[in-house]
Amino acid sequence: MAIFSKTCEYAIRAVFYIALKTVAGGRVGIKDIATGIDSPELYLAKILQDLSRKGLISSVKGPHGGFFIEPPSLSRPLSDIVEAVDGDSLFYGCGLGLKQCSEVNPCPLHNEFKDIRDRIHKLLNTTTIGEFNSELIDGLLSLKK
Amino acid sequence: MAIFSKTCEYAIRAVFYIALKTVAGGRVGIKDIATGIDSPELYLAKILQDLSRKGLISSVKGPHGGFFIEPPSLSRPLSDIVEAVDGDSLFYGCGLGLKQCSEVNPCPLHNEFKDIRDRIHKLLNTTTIGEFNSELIDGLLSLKK
DNA sequence: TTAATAAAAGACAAAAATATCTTTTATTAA
DNA sequence: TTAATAAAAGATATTTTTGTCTTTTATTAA
Ligand code: FES
Ligand code: FES
Repeated sequence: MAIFSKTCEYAIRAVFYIALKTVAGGRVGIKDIATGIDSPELYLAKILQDLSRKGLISSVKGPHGGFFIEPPSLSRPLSDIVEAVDGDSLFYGCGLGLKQCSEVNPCPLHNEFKDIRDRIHKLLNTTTIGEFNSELIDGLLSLKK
Repeated sequence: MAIFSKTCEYAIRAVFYIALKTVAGGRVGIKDIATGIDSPELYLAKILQDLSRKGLISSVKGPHGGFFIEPPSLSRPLSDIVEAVDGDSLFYGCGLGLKQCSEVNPCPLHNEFKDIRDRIHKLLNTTTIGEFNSELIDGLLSLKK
């Protein structure tokens, strides 16, 4: 098991890719994105439709259409994507699956797990969609399998 | 998405429960365990069969039979359970799902994620199956939903 | 206005995870 | 040795996740 669902992994990588192409000027088609992040095109299309409905990314149909990200969204945190796709159990849920994480009725891992969970939350809260654009352009970071 | 699969959550809670009952003296039946950790009995049976085959827990059939844990296994780390059930991608895999986590071709989250991942690994490596027995007996910790 | 383009939407399919049911095997106690 | 007990094993079912295919809608350029 990975930390994120496959859907969420695709979503994050795709949003990074769209951000990159947006600042490089212009819109980017689903085929281009799917190739750029090594994901199944039609599945990714569904994911992006969802993110689009939720306002995280934007799109226009027709010739020269495609996906892009509004400038303000470039500074939204990754946690917005994760929450939209995987929900918030990673941020607030009990590591051992108890109905709810609680200080008064904690599971054995509660104290240690809480710290780790908060750390994950903090990482995703303080990392923005647009912040890796230059490293991605320079090829210092990868979005491909 | 939670950190562990449901199967793994059940597995960990069940192993804690069996450890508890083992030190309290004796074997514990699947019905008792399922009730004790709030899990579907027959599904849990499958999980425990697997853990038993892998040597993490033991069992005997027949009257007064049930599950128990060999004393040496009480000091095995939780990571053994997690690895047996969910594999090791949580410990070594790329957070964004790249084929493999790499220093030379890292994903955008690599540096931060690596630390978190190592922290999870360390927690599970240094936490043993038997170490919560007294708190569980005292009711300070919970295994029930 | 028409043809081409590209995303949206809806239906469907395959695979994996989760859960249940039934039969078999091992063990114990009477 | 027999009957009762309890886990193991095997088969099946359900749900969720992941993935694909087809049709529709919006947009643009000619
Ligand atoms: S109760 Fe399990 S993490 Fe808080
Ligand atoms: S490359 Fe993604 S976590 Fe290391």
